[in-house]
Amino acid sequence: MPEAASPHPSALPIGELSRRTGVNIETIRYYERIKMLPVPPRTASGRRIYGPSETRILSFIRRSRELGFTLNEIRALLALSADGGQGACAEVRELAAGHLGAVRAKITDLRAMEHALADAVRRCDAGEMTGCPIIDTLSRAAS
Amino acid sequence: MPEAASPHPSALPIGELSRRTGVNIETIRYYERIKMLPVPPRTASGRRIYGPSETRILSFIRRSRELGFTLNEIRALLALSADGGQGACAEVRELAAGHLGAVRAKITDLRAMEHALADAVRRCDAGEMTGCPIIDTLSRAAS
DNA sequence: CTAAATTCTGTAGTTACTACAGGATCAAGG
DNA sequence: CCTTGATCCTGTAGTAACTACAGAATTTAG
Repeated sequence: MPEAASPHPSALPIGELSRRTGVNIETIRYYERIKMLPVPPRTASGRRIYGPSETRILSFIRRSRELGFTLNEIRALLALSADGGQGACAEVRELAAGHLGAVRAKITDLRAMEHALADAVRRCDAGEMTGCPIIDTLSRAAS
Repeated sequence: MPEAASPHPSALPIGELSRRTGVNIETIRYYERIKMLPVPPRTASGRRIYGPSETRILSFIRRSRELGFTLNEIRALLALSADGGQGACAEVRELAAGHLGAVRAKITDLRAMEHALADAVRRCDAGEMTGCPIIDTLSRAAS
């Protein structure tokens, strides 16, 4: 017998996990430090070994971050998904619905910004040369 | 003659400036530290005294922040508005137009988030009880 | 066997603030 | 004149969510 095959079929080093999930290596270690990820086993030399479960959790975190959840919200979502009980789904729904509201509010804000900016640029293009119209816009008191 | 009137008609202490501009006192001092605001004169006892010019600059900063400009972008805008030359307005226009593009991109992103979240919540309400549909959505790979 | 790639730990930087702690000073009332 | 409460001062440290090293060890490929 030459050497033992890898002890687990789908054991990944941190670089592979990073490639598969699209999460930066430093970020993975950071997530471990702040307990977003479980502490993984290590090789004899101290390197982290990940399995499919970590891949799933990390993908979940990434997707949730893309949808704008904070790490704390994701922590709550993870706890709920681990729980899996009857009430969990309803609670998850509440978190998601609340977040949806926040997203919609942000879109409204950004649209107001969009209009103010577009307006300023338009006035600039129209050649209103009493000073700079954009500077003037920005100098006015807030909404 | 009793006492001299205030040396300048519109000299404000930091608290007044904060009230008028809606910018938090600690933030004003922070802006001074990072050179977003000029170093103001002080009273004999060391308190900052502000005039109308600082009020204008600070309002400008606040409004610009509300429109989503970063402090570095605002620094550029301030330099341009101080310059005031012919080319300045065109440069300001470029900054604003670029920022407008970024805002529009962000709105597009958020709308995608909105749809994904609304969809997840809707599926949850529809009672698709193969696990939690929201958790499932979040577990899927990113767009 | 060597050189390149990967991983490790630990620390510090980023952005834009906010939150103290521990003093000093100011304005008003008694 | 003295006290009380409001305001102000400096300086440091914390927040969110990462990113970017430095310097060492280990693994893998040729």
